[in-house]
Amino acid sequence: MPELPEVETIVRQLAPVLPGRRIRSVVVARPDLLGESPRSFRAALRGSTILEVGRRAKILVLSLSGPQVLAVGLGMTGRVLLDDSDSGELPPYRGVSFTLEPSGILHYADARRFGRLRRYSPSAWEEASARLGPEPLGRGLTPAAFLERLSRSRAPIRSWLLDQSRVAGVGNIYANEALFRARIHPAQAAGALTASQAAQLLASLRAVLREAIRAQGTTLRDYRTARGGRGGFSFSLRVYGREGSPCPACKTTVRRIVLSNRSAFLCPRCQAEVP
DNA sequence: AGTGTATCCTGCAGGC
DNA sequence: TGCCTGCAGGATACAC
Repeated sequence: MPELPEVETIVRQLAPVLPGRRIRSVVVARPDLLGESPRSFRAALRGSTILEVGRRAKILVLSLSGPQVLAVGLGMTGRVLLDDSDSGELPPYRGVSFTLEPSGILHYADARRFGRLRRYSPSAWEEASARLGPEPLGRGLTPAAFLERLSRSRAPIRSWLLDQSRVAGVGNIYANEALFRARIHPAQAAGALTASQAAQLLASLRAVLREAIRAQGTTLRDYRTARGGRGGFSFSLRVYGREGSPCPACKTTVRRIVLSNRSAFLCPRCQAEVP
């Protein structure tokens, strides 16, 4: 999906322009995107004002008057698109649209419809958010705290990174890219990482996430920014999706393996497996 | 605790 | 060209 950098890009585009706007009407074209009936969804959101646009993990968080919270998880193919000129043009696979006052239409579109738009009370959202792990770019996640979390698990490190309750916002692209940069094999047990490997992994993870945010995310096929643009980080991927290509560091052929039923990409030379 | 499998969906690339 | 299979940025539930 849209992982942390992709959602962060959307938030940075919307946060300067949405607060203060009011939701005049809501169209639900795809009810299965909601966690409730379209009727109650519309009734609860109509007339409310957007106070703040933020992000938690891979989730776009709209704080609304009421107060209530609208949490948008984009699944694999979700798009959040702002039609700021009121063209009225509908994006492909439009699922839900919010007509705003004084202007603008905010669309949620999703080809595969794995995404969800969920409403929460502020306290219920706090509880849901508390079930997620720390933000990888947050100050609270020190190398020591990261190592401590890792030490409690015997899962392969790539699976560990994808578990949102361990560290929040990392998906398959950036998990693989961070492991390559840190020269750690994806199947290595999380709890077996040395302190130095853990520190290296955290630094690599932060670097790759920051670089991807700077590039406005990674567009492989579906991801778009809130203004319909593509993310440029696809050109900077070193191993993800590059099976059969030479490793950018040593020219060894990049390999694809399957871990927990999902692809992992690695350079077998740079990321030597530890038994 | 962790894995494999299935599920929710659609689109697309590649093989034949 | 057309059909079929496998695969895809995610999350969750289940059995083992």
